[in-house]
Amino acid sequence: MTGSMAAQPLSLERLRTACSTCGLKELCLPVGLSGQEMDRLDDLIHVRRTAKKGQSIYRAGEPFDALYAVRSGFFKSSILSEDGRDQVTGFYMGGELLGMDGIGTEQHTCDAVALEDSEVCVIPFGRLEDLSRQVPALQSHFHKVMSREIVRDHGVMMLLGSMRAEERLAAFLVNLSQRFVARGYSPSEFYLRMTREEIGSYLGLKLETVSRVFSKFQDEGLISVQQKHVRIIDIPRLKHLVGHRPC
Amino acid sequence: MTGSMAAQPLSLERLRTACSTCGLKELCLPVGLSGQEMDRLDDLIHVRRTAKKGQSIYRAGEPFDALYAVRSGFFKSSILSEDGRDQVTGFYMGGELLGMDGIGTEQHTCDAVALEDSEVCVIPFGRLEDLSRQVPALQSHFHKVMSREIVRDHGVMMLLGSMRAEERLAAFLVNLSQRFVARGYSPSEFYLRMTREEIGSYLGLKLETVSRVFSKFQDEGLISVQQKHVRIIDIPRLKHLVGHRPC
DNA sequence: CGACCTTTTGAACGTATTCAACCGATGTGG
DNA sequence: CCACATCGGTTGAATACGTTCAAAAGGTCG
Repeated sequence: MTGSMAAQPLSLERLRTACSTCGLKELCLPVGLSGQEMDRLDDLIHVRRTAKKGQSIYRAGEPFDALYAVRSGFFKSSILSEDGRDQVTGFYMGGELLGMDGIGTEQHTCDAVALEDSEVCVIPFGRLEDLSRQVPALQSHFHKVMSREIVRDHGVMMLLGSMRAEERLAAFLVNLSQRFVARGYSPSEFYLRMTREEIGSYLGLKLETVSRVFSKFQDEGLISVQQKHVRIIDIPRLKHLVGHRPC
Repeated sequence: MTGSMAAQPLSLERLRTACSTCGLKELCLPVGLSGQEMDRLDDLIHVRRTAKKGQSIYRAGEPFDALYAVRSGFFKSSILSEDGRDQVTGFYMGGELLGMDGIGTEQHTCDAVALEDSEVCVIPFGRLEDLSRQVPALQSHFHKVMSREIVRDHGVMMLLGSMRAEERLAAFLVNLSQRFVARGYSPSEFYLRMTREEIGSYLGLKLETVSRVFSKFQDEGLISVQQKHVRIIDIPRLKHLVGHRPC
């Protein structure tokens, strides 16, 4: 143990927080940055926040001043309508960015709630804009991230607007599966962090319908499911369900 | 008539295309720019494209290299699923930006089709990124525009995920009305540029349902509608329909 | 262990869809 | 210029899908 390490406790914390040593850097904001550029990004990301299950990172109406990168855990974002119905607009896992809805009005327009004990990196937005003016690769990648959020939303619109219940749930499971693979987890076996009600809200279905479709998929040998534990048995057939009428 | 004007026919064309003289500049990309900054934006926007009714500005799969600002006319964007169903993901009118879905993959992910003879300003995206690195006000506003597109999409998700047919159409009409007002048109009387089928696709309903709800609203004295001509009689009551269960 | 939350499953119901016929508007070619 | 074909819109009746209401079982957490 060297004296220098003991004398600089902050550098340990620094290392712990740094993008350059983060396992998620291939999926997150630093994608495409050189080592030097990543160091500059590190300079603005040195605050992390934790949220226990059920707590929120931000709520609709709060002033916006930062984006949040999911470091660990799982989040949902949702909006509440006047009469109390709420709509889950997305689920977010490691490496994904929360809060881009707030840029336009400088107020958050939805709630970001942890579905399990989680941690996020705080990215002060003003400083991110400053840096992305100096680092084209960062600017470019940030634009791509926002654009992909739009494309993702279009996918959900397609799902909600023109798919039947079974297609919706199949699309949801396939999407989750792909995101887990990208993070080094099994594509075919995972724990759902969200309730049937939250899945239903996201998919425009009631929780009973979600439960029924899960049971149906299980009866048909597509998946095996008990509570939050899902194992996908036949991914190709599940994929085929998406975008194909029952015939 | 001075000699200089006759000698520089291009400057006339230039003037015609310039953001600084465009009636839509308060709604479009130049929002918040100083005169000088706007001139620099003008430097990159000097190509316009026209699309006759039914023609597209871009199609899914084509390489992305520009955004398009609607100068006149009306567009829809839509995605086609594997089995041929298509989903309208948005309608775009004067001052609104098309094509942001293409940034993420450098390919367009949907079709942008003119619903009437229309004109767009071509905004080369690489040059827009260059300029927005030099002009913070432009950078900031562009980020806001993208963010608002995300928020708009969330609104549609809410609509598709948790509203009944009547709420959806009411929300759609109120939204159109507001966008017409912002452009100096009547909030209560307008022509729909899209068919019942396109409205239905956007709202996740069949065209027959859209037609029925139009008729119901008319019977209830909320609106008067014949074909594409709509007059909103009771905007407050229409607004109240949105976000409130039938009770 | 007990209270509460989540999930499952059944039966009745309701909303939007499907299928079908008809009408009106628009546009094209003889 | 009109006849006819086509497209878009309206309306009705039967159907289907997902919802609602209800009950009970299975988990979870203090």
